[in-house]
Amino acid sequence: MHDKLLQFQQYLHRAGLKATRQRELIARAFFATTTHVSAEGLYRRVGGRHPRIGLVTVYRTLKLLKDAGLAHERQFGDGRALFEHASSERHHDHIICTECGKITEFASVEIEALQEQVVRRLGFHIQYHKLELYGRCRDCSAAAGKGPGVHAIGVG
Amino acid sequence: MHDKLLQFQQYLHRAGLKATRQRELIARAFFATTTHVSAEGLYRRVGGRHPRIGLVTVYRTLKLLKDAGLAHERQFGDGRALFEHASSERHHDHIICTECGKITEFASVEIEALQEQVVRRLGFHIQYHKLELYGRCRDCSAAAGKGPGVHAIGVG
DNA sequence: AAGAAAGTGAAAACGATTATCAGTATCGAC
DNA sequence: GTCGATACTGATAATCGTTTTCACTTTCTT
Repeated sequence: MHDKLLQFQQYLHRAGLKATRQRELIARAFFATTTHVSAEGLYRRVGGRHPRIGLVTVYRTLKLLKDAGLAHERQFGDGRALFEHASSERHHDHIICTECGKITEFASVEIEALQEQVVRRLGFHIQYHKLELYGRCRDCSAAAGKGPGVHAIGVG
Repeated sequence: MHDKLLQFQQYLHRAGLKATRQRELIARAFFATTTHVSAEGLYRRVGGRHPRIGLVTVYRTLKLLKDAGLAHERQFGDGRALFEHASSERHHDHIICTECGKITEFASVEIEALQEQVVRRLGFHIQYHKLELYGRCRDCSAAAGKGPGVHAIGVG
């Protein structure tokens, strides 16, 4: 975790940017997260400890973290971006629970291989992809899945 | 195509809503599209013929078309929604060209089967999914793919 | 034809994100 | 350490796509 902070600071230095107190606090807060955070969410986390940091600075720092290769930005169709650590983990996709919103990561070599096939067949040269599965997680299935078929779940 | 218009009007009637001139024009324009349209795009198509229709009404009518089961709304991560016919076509996914923006549809039973497996393994009960592949289409590959490795393509 | 109820468009409101700008902090040079 | 160029900050305003509000108009049932 201090590794990453150091990497970030090295990146800033390399790019001729400054290592400010705000950036450090925001980066720390980001590296301390375990799941996906929105800018707003990170803002709240930081704000709790240090009320003087503005949401704008959080956005700017998240952009820097992306530039530094330490964060990935994800769009899950709900209109706001979520950020996750880029670090060591390799490519993965996501399963999102339509009830509790929990996001689970997974990777499947087979799926990716098939994608490659399909894409090649259509003459495309693939650059990246985005696979999102939506459904009820185990907990939510157990809690709500007893009654008669519930189809309208609220997430379009 | 008149089928669909009829279906839409029947839906409106069933729901106690009114079949207005604007709705008919917008629905016609929508059914006349062959690819994915944005609200703005549909607005422009309609506006060309009938300047009195507001963008707001287009949004409202698109929502009705969704409610009627005649349109699907898609989010491709660029911040705006694209709409496609829901009609006969069954489930499919999309390949988006990162250069020209062209959207190609495809379906793969194998990929979906694998998805099911993965999801089940993780205790999820799948409801729907979203798979988007991004890359250069044949035309754009041919046009631009000659030089040295180009990695920064502009679509984050 | 009449009226209740829904529909319309303009403009304002929205939520997430980005740009502007005046004041502030950082950091390399000395 | 101090100085100063330069980047950074935060408040506010602007943007963009979309939705709400509201006064007025249309539809549709009787």
